[in-house]
Amino acid sequence: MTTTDKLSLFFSNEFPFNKEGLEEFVNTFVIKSYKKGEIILQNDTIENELRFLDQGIIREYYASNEKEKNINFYTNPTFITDFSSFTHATPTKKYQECITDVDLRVLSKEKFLAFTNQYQCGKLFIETIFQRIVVNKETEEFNHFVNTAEELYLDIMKTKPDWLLQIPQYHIASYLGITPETLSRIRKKM
Amino acid sequence: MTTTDKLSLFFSNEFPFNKEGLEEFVNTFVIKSYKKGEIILQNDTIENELRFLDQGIIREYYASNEKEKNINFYTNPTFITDFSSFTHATPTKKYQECITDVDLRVLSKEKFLAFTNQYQCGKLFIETIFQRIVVNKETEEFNHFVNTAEELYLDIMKTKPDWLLQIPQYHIASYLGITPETLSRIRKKM
DNA sequence: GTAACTTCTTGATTTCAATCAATGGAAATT
DNA sequence: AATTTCCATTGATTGAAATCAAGAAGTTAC
Repeated sequence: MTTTDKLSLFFSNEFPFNKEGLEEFVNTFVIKSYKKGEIILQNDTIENELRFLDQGIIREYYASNEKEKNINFYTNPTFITDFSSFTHATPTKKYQECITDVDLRVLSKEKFLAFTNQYQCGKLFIETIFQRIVVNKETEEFNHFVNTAEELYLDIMKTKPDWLLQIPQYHIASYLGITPETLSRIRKKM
Repeated sequence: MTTTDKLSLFFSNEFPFNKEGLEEFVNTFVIKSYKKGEIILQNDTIENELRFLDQGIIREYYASNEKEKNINFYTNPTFITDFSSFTHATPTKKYQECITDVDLRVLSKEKFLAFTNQYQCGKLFIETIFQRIVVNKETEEFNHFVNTAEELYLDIMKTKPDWLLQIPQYHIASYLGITPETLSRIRKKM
């Protein structure tokens, strides 16, 4: 395993900390593989590991008595941890399901805490993550306010075309807050 | 000005840091007063002060071509700063308007940064704030998914009764994502 | 290669909230 | 006190999306 794998690349692109301890950190992650359809995060459980998406597609959703609502899709290498649950040890409200076969790279909370105790950049990572989550959430919230379902779909076509190639339309529809039928009709008149 | 004012109380209740530097910090805030109806935060501007609500009620909302959507109401002493805008110096997407006459206690970013340079708890404050925002946003998001407008209204009655005493119903309706007419009908059949 | 299942599309119908419109009452202004 | 403005309610109508239903096209499994 070299320092050019996706996890290292992610850090050098997204969190260009000084390298102190980083290689050791990255190499402590272990690989977990999942089959299409598997649930990898369950409502009401507590995140006890950092989880990094190495390969595959994941949908993140809320579910409550028969109903579901997709809130995000992960198609690229990134952390998919529920950081609220992870850092506060509170039960998550989300589910995550593999839309394709998936490889994760996983690090136990215990090992992560050992790392943060030793190296400053571990704490900095968590701080930065939370700030980014806030920015993303507010951007999403605002987008859903200004745009209609049709405009949101056009925006996905522009900014996240990979979603449309690999994710079933009924999942996109749920993400947009409409039924598959209305999404089909929106697409028809475009 | 004593250490028992609302801002000090807020910190001792919500952020019980060690007291080092805190009194000096709190006393650096200056009072700003606003009249009912005044806009105190404008879309596309950058937060350059910390703003603490001392007295009065504020509504926070998005606005875009004639349309508005309320996203929160502040009725109690708390920070009303857009912390994303404040810490990243990015333009805010929100508006804030005084629903009543309002007193704020305000600290310039410059002075706040001087404080954080000197005292550890300044940084800790910002970190904690961001984590709390994430928790709140996710809770809100989940609530809006599981509950109907009627259930959300019942929840407001239970958990935020002060809202219903002091905030016009059409503002509550906007917060719930419905029209004043449908809120009126919901209330009728309760 | 056929069967079974999944996903998307299309049409017909229903339903719930928005819109339009009017009224009454409360609050604010003079 | 009278006038005006604002706000909540109620009724009638409209409209957009959900639901219901069926079929086509594509995929997967045997």
